[in-house]
Amino acid sequence: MKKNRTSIKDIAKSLNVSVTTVSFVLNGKGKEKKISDAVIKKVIDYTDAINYKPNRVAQSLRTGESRILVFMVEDISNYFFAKLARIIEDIAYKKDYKVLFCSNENDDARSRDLINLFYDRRVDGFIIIPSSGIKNDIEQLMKKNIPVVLFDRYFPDLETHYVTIDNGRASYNATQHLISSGFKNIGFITTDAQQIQMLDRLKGYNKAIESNGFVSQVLEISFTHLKADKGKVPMRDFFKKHQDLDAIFFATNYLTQQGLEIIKETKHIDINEIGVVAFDDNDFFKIHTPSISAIAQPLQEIGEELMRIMLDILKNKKDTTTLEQVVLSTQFIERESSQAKKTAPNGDYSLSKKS
Amino acid sequence: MKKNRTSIKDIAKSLNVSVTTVSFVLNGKGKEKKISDAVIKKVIDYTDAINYKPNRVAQSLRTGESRILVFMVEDISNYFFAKLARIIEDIAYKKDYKVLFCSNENDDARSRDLINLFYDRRVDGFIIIPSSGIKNDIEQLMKKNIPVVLFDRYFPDLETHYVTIDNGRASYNATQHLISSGFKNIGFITTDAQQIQMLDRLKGYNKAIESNGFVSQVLEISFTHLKADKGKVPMRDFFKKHQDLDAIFFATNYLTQQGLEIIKETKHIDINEIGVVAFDDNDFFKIHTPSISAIAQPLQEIGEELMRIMLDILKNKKDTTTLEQVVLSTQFIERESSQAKKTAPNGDYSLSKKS
DNA sequence: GTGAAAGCGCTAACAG
DNA sequence: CTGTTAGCGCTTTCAC
Repeated sequence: MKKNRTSIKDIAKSLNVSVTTVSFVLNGKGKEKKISDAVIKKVIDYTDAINYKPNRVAQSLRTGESRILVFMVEDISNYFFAKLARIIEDIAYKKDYKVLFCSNENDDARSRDLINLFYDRRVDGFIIIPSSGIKNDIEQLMKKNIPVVLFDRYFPDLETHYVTIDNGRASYNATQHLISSGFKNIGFITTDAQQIQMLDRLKGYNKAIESNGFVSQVLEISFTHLKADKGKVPMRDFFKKHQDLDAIFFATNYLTQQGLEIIKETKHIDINEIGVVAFDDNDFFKIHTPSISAIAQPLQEIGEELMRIMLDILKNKKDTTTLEQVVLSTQFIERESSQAKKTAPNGDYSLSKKS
Repeated sequence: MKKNRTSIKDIAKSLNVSVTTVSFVLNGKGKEKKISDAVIKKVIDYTDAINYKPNRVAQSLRTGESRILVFMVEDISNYFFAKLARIIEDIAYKKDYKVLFCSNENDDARSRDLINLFYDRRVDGFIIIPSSGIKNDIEQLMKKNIPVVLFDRYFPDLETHYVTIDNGRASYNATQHLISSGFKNIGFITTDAQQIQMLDRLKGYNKAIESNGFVSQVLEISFTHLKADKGKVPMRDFFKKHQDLDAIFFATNYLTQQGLEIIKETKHIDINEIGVVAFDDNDFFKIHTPSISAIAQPLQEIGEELMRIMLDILKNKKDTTTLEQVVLSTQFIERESSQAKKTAPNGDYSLSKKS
């Protein structure tokens, strides 16, 4: 970029002091270094006047700090991640950190590339939603003493800082809620990703189903399908095969969206008759007809916790900070889609009339 | 960060060559500088073996290039911007550029802060959706010879590169479409922002309304309201005051969302009877009941054009590149909400029965 | 109280 | 063909 921006040397020259003096003053170490008030004032006034800004790149090179954090998610255009990105961005900027967002598409190779790339840039820390195969890379980062906080999921056998939610309980409660609304044949639609958060959600569902003596009906859509935007194919088959389903639980947000699209275009399913619950809330769920019940993650809180932990590690980098593993509670937002329906889907049991 | 990463000097020492040689080879200038194949191979093999990665910060300091671009939008958690961010990210990474995303909240002070901040970091270029009062700052950047491409809106009296869409025509066509579906009392809901894209949309609407001899019914919601999340108040009032409206045209995405929420909760409005058209598409519009007709911006194309122009400027930085001002076409996606309704809202005219 | 100078890791002009 | 060296702009130790 332009060479002609004024440097600390120019300032020193103009002011007839040394660069050291200027540097000390600029870094607020004037008093500490016993620089005279007069000189301090002179420097401050001058730099203010010419609106001098130190070259951050040079600072980074010298100090080894970039004040840049990386926030790596599956897909930044996903509602949930975008909202969270915004929250993290706001907190970071207040603390004079910049945030680089990137999408790993839940792909190991891409995740690895991105991590290396940013490592080369000497970013100060990583907030990562890890794809399943990068445990090793995360471990490497930590060994190199680079702050890492995981989110949404974690590796049970790796000692990392993380923030997550009570997936199992949330899932159990939502299923239980469907059951108490009178639904008996509840399908669970999830992905085949063997990641802790999805497994926990499945467990929660199964627990509720089993403890009520019902039959578990699970569809695991492969990630390969999902990525090729073919997630709808297996879902359509599933709905066709299991016409006796009276409710559906979508395990994550993009599944809900695709599922709702399919339901809308499928003749034998009436969205007003079938029970629906979604993991992850969305602004559009309350506008949907019927409005969609959802498990809402505490976005603000998640963002705050992630940044709190990150800033903490950054501050105490010398000491081994105690491991922070935070599990936050979700909130079930009951809307129309999960309430008891007026007509019994199968006609073979009675329903409490709520809706 | 860690000091113990191997540097180019270490490599030179280990290999008994000079740093220059290593640097040339690493930068692919081996052939050009006539370094022997044997040495080239030796260097490449060694650096591969130890997985050496140059320190990008030092590179930046030296070359004055950061290979970082900034993409500044109103709000990164907004569906439209998030989608676009994703597309730009993908293109940039392929060209070995990183992208910093940030939200300016359509606020001048914040925009200014962000621009300065990134300017200090020597980012290589800016893609900006400008808030209305930062014309000056954009001008400053350009004077400093920093690549800037504007998007979504621009300053008519400032010679900048930009990518935008045919707001006026899109708006005219959508209004015309409502009219040919039999709607006669079409409200237009927009913001009070005096930005070219919003003004053009308003103009398009007015032109269609007037040329059909109808009455223009416009609600301009102040940005102050919108920011305080109070946008719904004036909208509710508007709907109450204008109960004769038979259709509504929302001028931008968050207005649509808020509007749909209000319609859903307002007794005297039946979403199945009123005509609705939205500027900006959303995945949820096709799931909505009724599905919502929308003007879709060509996201992929916009992202590609923005990056094409940016990379172009970056390449030809010495020469004054010719001004690139691209206007892309939108696509009107006709869904249920804008089709003629079975029952005439006012009962005083007949409708063609389409739906 | 202040200044000189080393050096972070890299690039590239210049010298041989 | 390869090596020496001068910076890029900043921080910080050490000396005066």
